[in-house]
Amino acid sequence: MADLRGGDLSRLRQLNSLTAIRALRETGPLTLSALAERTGLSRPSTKEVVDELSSLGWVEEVPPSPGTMGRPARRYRFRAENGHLVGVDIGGHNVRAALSDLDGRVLAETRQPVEPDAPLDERLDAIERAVSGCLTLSRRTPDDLWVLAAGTTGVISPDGRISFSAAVPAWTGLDLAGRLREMFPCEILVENDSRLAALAEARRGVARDARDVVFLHVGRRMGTGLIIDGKVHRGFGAAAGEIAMLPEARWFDAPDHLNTSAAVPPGTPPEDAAGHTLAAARDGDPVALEAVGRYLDDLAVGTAAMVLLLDPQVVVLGGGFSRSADVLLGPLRDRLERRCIRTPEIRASTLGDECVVVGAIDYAVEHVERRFFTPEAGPLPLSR
Amino acid sequence: MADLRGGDLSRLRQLNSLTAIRALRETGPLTLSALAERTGLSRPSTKEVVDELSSLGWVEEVPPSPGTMGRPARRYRFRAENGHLVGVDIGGHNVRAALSDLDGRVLAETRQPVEPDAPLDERLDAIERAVSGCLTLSRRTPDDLWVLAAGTTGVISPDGRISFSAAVPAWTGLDLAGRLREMFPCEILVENDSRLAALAEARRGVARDARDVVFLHVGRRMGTGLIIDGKVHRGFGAAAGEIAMLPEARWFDAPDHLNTSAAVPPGTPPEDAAGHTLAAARDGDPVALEAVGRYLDDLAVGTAAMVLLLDPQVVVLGGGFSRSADVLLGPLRDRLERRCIRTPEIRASTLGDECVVVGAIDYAVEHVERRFFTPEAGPLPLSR
DNA sequence: GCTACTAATGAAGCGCTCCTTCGTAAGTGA
DNA sequence: TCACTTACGAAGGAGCGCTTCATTAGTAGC
Repeated sequence: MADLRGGDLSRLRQLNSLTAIRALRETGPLTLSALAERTGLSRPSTKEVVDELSSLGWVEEVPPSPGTMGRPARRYRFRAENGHLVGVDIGGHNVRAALSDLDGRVLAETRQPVEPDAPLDERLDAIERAVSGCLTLSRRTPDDLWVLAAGTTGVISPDGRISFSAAVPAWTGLDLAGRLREMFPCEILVENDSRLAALAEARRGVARDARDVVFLHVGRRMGTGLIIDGKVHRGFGAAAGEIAMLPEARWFDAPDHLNTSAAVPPGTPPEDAAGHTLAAARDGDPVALEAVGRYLDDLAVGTAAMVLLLDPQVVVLGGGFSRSADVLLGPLRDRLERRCIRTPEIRASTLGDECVVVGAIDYAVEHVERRFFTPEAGPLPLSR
Repeated sequence: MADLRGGDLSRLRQLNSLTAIRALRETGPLTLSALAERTGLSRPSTKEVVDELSSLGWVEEVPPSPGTMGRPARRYRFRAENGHLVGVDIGGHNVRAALSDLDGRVLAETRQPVEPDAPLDERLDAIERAVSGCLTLSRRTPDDLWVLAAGTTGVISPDGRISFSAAVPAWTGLDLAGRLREMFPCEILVENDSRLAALAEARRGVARDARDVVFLHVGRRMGTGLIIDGKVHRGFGAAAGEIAMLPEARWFDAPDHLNTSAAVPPGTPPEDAAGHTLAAARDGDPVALEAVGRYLDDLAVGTAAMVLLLDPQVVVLGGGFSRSADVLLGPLRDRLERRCIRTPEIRASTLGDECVVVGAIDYAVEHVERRFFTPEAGPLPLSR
């Protein structure tokens, strides 16, 4: 349970200030009376809280909404522009970055292509270019940044090192957080990309209503992210979700069914092969359909293990193949129903390629919120 | 995140009272000064809080500890005897019950044998006898009970119905909580037995230090309980942990390797067969060792799936076979090491047969604590 | 047995935060 | 222009925690 320390009067004020901020963030601009009702405080107390937050720059008055009966009420809003966050998706072929305000609203976005086999420094350069691009686009400086959250494949230790990377072996052992800290003078977070995608779906995607979510990255590689009790689940060694490593889960080679099917025209580059099979399956090609069936047979095994073990409310299908969700969703559901006690809803991701960047931003937002609500961790930057 | 309501002065006092109670419960009797330091409050405020709690019967003065310099300080303790809790383990062959105080200290214990194929009412009678026995032994009445927590096999819906029971098909659909409510005039909780065992290990067993725990019930049936982020994980439909249902996890038939091995003397009753194999394996019998090896080969598959997916700090081996943990632990660890990225510690349960009862009590304690710390849920019974 | 020392006690006074109450102000609609 | 509605702002009061200080009840040394 929570803290073990008793509270002062000032602690109470702090609590009430945070409650007010949260209410404003969740509901948008509010009048004093509305805010008072929302927080359960009396009007005069609410006023005092708002005045204090206002003088600190956290809150700002906006014009009253016209056309109401009675004296127009003053309205206040949370100043989300008080700080800025950057999310980065460090992928094999692209580095994506997005800059947002404290509400997680994206203000600028960039993409930097990189060769899959590019050396370390080149990839780090691409990160710097992507982030700098966002800053330029939004006319901000690195000093405006509060938090930079980056997502990439592999097992990432709590201090931001990449302790294991199956996809990019050269990254194993890299102190990614350290390198990013050298680039940008703000707090740095690093997390596994599938976990960030899961977070994005749970915060602003198709799983907003769920507290227990399994995110399935289906694509040329398989990955998973778990949201348990509304929080990203990392595990003791930050290695949670690596079920693809288990041969019996039959995930590792599952994409091969799509890549090597007879529905792929000869000469197709390997990264496009699966897409051809999926497209042919959508058109009813029996050969492709059979390949998709075998793919789903394998996919269902590991997925059923996850569902039986965790009993999530929702399974979200994301990643490259989720563009063909119409071909995959129904048959996958059928296969799960045969194996599970309670089959969860299966939904297709709607965030697409932005999933990881947006998840990184949500991760940074969460980090700021944690700082808000545990002020003993130190003050937040303040621009005013 | 927590509540969205602002706080009153009285809310602050409430918070501080709860902080004081928690400190007393965690550390045992404390002097005012010690309590003040522990809670971060000033001495006078602490005094006032303690006086209030004292008048409510939550706290009591104890004789000062002698032999100290200066004026002897008054000491106070939490009155754990203020309320009583009962934990019940409804198993196939036995119904166990234990009665405890609010700190979870067991004051009385009983066991009622039942035939595995006994009809419903007979089993319910056994429950009543077991709990009444505890009350008699500890000279309490049903009115002293605050919470009764029961554990049994199967999937148990949030309202305390048994929605699925593989072990006792006749129980499927039973409104167990309802039946228990008819017997005893207190709050009733029902939960899956493996989950309660997991909780017991995490609270007072071998996994006290861990926030993420996988509990493996190894015995004639397989079961699991998950502790994630310090809390029991139930899943959306309360069906979490049922990985044994998946054929590919190779758990369902795993015990057969032990039951049907050539190391079992002919004519052994089926419930003793596995024990013979395990005992023979401990003595170095190669036939038995091979059977145990095949058992562990199967066990390791599902376990590896859980470990890869959740990356727990500890895996606890409990249930009937865990008496032979010395034969199982090492070889299981070896098999997991071959499959997992990070192999967690594997520990044998030390709570033995009491695991589920004690877990039920811990579950009831948690429930009371939740009520403590969310007083808006309603007042707790008070004896004084 | 007396005195010095130690540490806790209890009462008094202060400041902060929230509450309720009331008269006043600034709009809309007839 | 007037009645009505709704919000504003100031005043007075209560509760809670803090600091301060004289007092009290023990132990240790002579």
